[in-house]
Amino acid sequence: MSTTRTPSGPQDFTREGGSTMIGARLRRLSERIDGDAGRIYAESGIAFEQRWMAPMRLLSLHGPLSVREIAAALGISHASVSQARLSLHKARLISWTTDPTDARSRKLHLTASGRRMVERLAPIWSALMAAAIELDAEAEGTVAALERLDRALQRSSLYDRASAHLRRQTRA
Amino acid sequence: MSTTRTPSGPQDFTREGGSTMIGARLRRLSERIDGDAGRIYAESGIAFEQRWMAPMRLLSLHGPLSVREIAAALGISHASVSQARLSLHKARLISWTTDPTDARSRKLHLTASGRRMVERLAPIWSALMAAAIELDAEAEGTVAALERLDRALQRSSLYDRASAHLRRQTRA
DNA sequence: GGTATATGCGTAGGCACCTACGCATGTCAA
DNA sequence: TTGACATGCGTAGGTGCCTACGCATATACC
Repeated sequence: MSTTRTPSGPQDFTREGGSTMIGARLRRLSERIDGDAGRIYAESGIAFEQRWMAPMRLLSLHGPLSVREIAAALGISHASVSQARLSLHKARLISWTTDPTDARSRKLHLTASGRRMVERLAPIWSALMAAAIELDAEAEGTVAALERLDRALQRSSLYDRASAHLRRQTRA
Repeated sequence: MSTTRTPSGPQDFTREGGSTMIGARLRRLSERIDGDAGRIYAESGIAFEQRWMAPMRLLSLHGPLSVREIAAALGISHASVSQARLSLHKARLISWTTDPTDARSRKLHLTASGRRMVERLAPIWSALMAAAIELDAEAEGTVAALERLDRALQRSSLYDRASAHLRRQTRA
């Protein structure tokens, strides 16, 4: 490090800045974890996108499911599921049929190849699960902390909170 | 919700899947927080990218700084800083000079317009900071939990942990 | 039956980062 | 001085989501 090193240090600076501090750290940790998982697949010689894991697991346990159902189960937007659907289809891991009760809806299911992939990935997923549990324990409750954050945001979003503070400032 | 609702429920499913469970939640929370912050700027009629906040604050406190120094201070890649630099420049918020002691390096600084923007945004940043602190308290230690996770990952990455579990499986 | 509203989901563009690669410059050792 | 290695950073492509928009279909109500 050069002599022009910031006085507060790299970690200390991310401690400042409010929402950036939380949002940025969340994102960076997420990128790190996604990257690590991706490396496990790559090392095993398997062309696999990390974002495929949750929908594939869900379909193997509970399929067939519609885009909306998958989105709801995973807590993500239907648009994300729709986009993942295309890449999963291209990889021949899923296919779909039109829902006979609703022409707007499609029921996604694993292909035979998709089911084989799920079986092939079972040891890797099991290892990733074990690693995550170990990590959670070592970090003393990451998942619980994220749930508490989630609930706090549901009670009142960062937007609502910041808006309230801004109004208070305006009035002071 | 339709009758084909997954038996384990949306929140329950993200509880499964190991690294996905942590990585995906981190990302989603990060998106939510970034989105909320973006809304505050937009509502104030200010065209501002959330990713500009940290570098601009840093430059206002400690500038001028090189791409590498900013990256180190913020804990992100130089490539990210380099990319943000272009958009910040386009918005006339920063400019740079070549470092006289190292021809490869450029020293970024806020423009006059950038300094005015920092002043203009001070109340918003202050509100976002207050909101984040409130959120952290209400969620009972988000930042502390993220730090513990960060340290746990530094001790041993998810990749290393999962690899070890895979080797254990292979031997069992 | 007709109209207004709700719902499912595809598509486009965007976000804030990442890694990989490569060029230019700086440093160090022989 | 020269060659090997390190460092700064630009560029490209990619990640896994997001929101906005819009079309088609379903539902509710009069």
